[in-house]
Amino acid sequence: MSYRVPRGTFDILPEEVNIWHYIERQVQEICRRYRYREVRTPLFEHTELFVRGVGDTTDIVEKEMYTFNDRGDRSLTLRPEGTAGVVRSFVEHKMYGQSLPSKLYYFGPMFRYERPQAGRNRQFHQFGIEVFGSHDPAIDVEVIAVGMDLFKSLGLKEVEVEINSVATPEIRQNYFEKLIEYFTPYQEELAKDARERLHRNPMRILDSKDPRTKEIAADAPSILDFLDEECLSYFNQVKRYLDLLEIPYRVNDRLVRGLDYYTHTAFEFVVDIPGAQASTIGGGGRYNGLVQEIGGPEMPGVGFGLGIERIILACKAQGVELPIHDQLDCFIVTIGEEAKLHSIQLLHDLRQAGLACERDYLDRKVKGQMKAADRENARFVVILGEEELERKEINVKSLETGEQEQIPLDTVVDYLMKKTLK
RNA sequence: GCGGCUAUGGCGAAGUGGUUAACGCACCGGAUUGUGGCUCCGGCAUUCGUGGGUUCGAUUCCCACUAGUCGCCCCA
Repeated sequence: MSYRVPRGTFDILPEEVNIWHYIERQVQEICRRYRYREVRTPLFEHTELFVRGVGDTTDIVEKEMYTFNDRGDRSLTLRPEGTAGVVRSFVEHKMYGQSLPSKLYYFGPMFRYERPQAGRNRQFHQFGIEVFGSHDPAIDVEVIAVGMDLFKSLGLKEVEVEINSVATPEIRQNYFEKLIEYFTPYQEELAKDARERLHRNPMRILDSKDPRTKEIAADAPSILDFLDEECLSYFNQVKRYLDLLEIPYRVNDRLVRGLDYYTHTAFEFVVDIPGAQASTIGGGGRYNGLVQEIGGPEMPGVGFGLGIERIILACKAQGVELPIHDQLDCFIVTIGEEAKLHSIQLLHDLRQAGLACERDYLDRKVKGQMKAADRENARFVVILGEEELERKEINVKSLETGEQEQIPLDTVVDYLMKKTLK
């Protein structure tokens, strides 16, 4: 075997694809009910879009982007997340001039150069939604509700919502300074990685695993104590609406997301996935400055991105059975050349009638054909040989019950339609 | 980007410094000639991730690379 998929990528094989189709259908149905419309943007964009949109100090931009120059010497990047491209599209097509709020969704592959692990790949898939043009905290809650509805429709249980307010860039900056002030006296006692994070992202120290660092962090100031009146009131309304919808949540004042553009609401969907470290299956929040940053008008936004692979992992871990339909209604077994000739027409007629049908293409003997039918899980086998052709009859056998009956050849389509309830 | 573990047929998995690399599943064929799922029989890796080294000789020892996996960082 000389060729393999590139590291961190994988084929979704036919058996798996059923699961993907099912999830995609649920996504479409939920978005229909909530009135989100799909937008399909390119898999790559100008590098600058992500640098500006995601933030040039984020890990994504600093070390995870698939960036290349095309033959025209333009710097392009495979999209590492969905929001920047959707915002670009929203601005480019001046959708802010249409009726607001503008509610969009996307579904597709994203690319990040990282060490692969369970639930983490270099090409992975996200379903995301974005709402532009509303400051109403009720829309933040609607966004969260869409996510919870998807999990519910898939039968995924025990998904927790963690929520926080990351306020505004000004307040956050002030808070970061206070955090640095708080931690600096303990600098020598902090774990090595925590010390390194002190100036880069002090909030990260808060969830360190080092025991001593934990002790120190326990009394660190909370961002929630720094919220101004407007931020606090906004946050309280979001919580109140979540209560109204009876969506359980946990306030996590240490929740900070990896992208720079968030303001006010930040949230994550978390579920325990045994065997995988990655327990976050989705995250999102409000980004009031992003549209302007990308060159549009002052326009608020809120949205989320969900990791499909992680959702599938979680479903499997919980033993959730996702329904698939690849039923084979009928397999045609033939004996002899004349019967084979006849079966070509019969096969076509059955398929035209809407039945899923198959026959042998490997010149197998009767027994081999029966085995093939059984292996493919056929509900019925019709057997056509010289004797049947002479009598203008055909044998129909149910592989489920083993019962077999002879019926007139020209009634077989109707007969099977009735038997399979098609 | 850093550290640990692993790498044998389509899949799972045993094994040894040296004549023919177990076994299970799957697959193919057969068990008096036109009928599946059970049973029985037969077939199915000139080869043990790739490259190099040690050795008279390596799939088994060493090194590098690649890939997988787990942990860290970070995230979906």
